[in-house]
Amino acid sequence: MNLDLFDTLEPSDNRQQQLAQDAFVLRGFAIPYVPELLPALAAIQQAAPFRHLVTPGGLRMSVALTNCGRLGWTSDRHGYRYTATDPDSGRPWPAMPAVFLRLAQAAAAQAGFDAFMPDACLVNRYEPGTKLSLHQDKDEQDYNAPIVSVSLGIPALFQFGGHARSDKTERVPLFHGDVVVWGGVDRLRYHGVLPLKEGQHPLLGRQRINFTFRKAG
DNA sequence: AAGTACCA
DNA sequence: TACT
Repeated sequence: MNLDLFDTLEPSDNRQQQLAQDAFVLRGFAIPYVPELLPALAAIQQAAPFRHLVTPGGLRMSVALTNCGRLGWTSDRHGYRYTATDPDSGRPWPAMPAVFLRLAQAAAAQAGFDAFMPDACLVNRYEPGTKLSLHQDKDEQDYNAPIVSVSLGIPALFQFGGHARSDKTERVPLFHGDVVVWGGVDRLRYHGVLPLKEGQHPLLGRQRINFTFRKAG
């Protein structure tokens, strides 16, 4: 018997879970959108393929990413920033599909953030073994808008920490269709994703796809 | 430093 | 904690 946290957890019937004052997990919230999300994702990655970026420290990120929307998050040796064009192609990032915007706005409203107007959607692709170290989202122009994070595919353990990197983190399992929304007093909390466990998802195979919606500009 | 190595 |  070798039961870890995942083995003991199922996609929850609790539709909404409060993580902190202004942070919520909306269980299965994205499920009704999935039939439209996946074809839209296929078009995005055709126009702007997933790629591995390098951090300002010069190290390769294990997670592969692309973007849609007016602005896209990128990183290189010189730092993190949002750009209007894909550095790999020189073309604008693919437009944000209407279904992406609808989902992001509905999730934000459900968590109490009205009139969310994201102009950036970072698309992260996790394969088993990949991770995203604890970090803050602080490359955006204003911190009033929340962050909306959509999970698809195989499950992950999300870490939600405090305002200092060394603060204790809460581990939250995220399953296909779950949406996490944080803003307000929790907007700058550290967060990350632990190394992905092996898995297979009926629609997405051996990967987890995450959409992170932000107001960057 | 959105990353890793190393230590206690 | 240190650090390219």
